[in-house]
Amino acid sequence: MSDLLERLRGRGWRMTAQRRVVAEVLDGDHVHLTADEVHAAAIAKLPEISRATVYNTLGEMVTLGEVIEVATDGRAKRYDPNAHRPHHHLVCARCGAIRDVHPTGNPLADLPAQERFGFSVSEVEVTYRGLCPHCAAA
Amino acid sequence: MSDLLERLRGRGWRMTAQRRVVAEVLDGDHVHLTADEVHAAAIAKLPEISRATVYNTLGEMVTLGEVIEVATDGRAKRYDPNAHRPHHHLVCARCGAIRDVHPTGNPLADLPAQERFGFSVSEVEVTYRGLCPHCAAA
DNA sequence: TTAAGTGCAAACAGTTTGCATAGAA
DNA sequence: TTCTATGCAAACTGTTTGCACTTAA
Repeated sequence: MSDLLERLRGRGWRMTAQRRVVAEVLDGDHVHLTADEVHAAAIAKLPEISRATVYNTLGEMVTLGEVIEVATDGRAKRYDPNAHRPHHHLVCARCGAIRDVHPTGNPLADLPAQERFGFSVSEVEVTYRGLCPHCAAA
Repeated sequence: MSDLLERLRGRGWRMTAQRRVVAEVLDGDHVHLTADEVHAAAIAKLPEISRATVYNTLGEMVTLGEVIEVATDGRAKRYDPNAHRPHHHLVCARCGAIRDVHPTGNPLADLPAQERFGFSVSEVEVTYRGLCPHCAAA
């Protein structure tokens, strides 16, 4: 637990009440909050934290490579603290729920050389779309 | 050529000068323009076309399923007219160039049942990231 | 002590919407 | 003729930035 916070500390990142709260809010598995949701949750622990600080802090965590930005097509970006275990996303087309899933093979292998258009490919991002059990039942 | 326009006509879509121009601008392979780029190109052919109309028209094409919205993490959404041949995207991490690539197997098969969290998965979206030949050389 | 982080508010980009007018069918 | 699409401008959402103040190290 609070793995994200540990990682940030370990990198000698200057720690403040605001940064600690953002890291705590964002930590965990299957966490994919928007900046605004992070802000709302952070306010519960530290009422005077500002939106700008939340945005700045999230941006820095992304730059540090400790948090991943997930563009889910919806309006706002989501932030995923699970940056060190490679994984893909399973998204509910109706309610937007997201779960982390782990690749079985090496998806890079699925792109044959003649399909690479001369690119040097280093990363693959996979999003599975469907209905979550709850929405499928409704 | 002008395949998109044909498809839209074939669906009995009410045709106007503006809609035709948007369809013409967006048509082709490896086309992934932002709404603003579509607007700029449309203005060259029809100076009085408004931004709102371009946004509305693109939105309708997406609803009709004739155009795909691509969220490339950058700021603005991109629009892809190649809606009927399933394909994935190869994105240059530096300049944002996008190419269409075609899947080799059935990527849905890569997600074992125990990883589905009860979702009924119907679609997969794959984005390969790397450097295009031009950026790799620079 | 001092460089770095914070809050505020204002600026910004991308997108959507309300309403009167124009135009396709 | 009639119903839908258009243009304009204003509203909106998500995000970034400039600047004076505060604070961790």
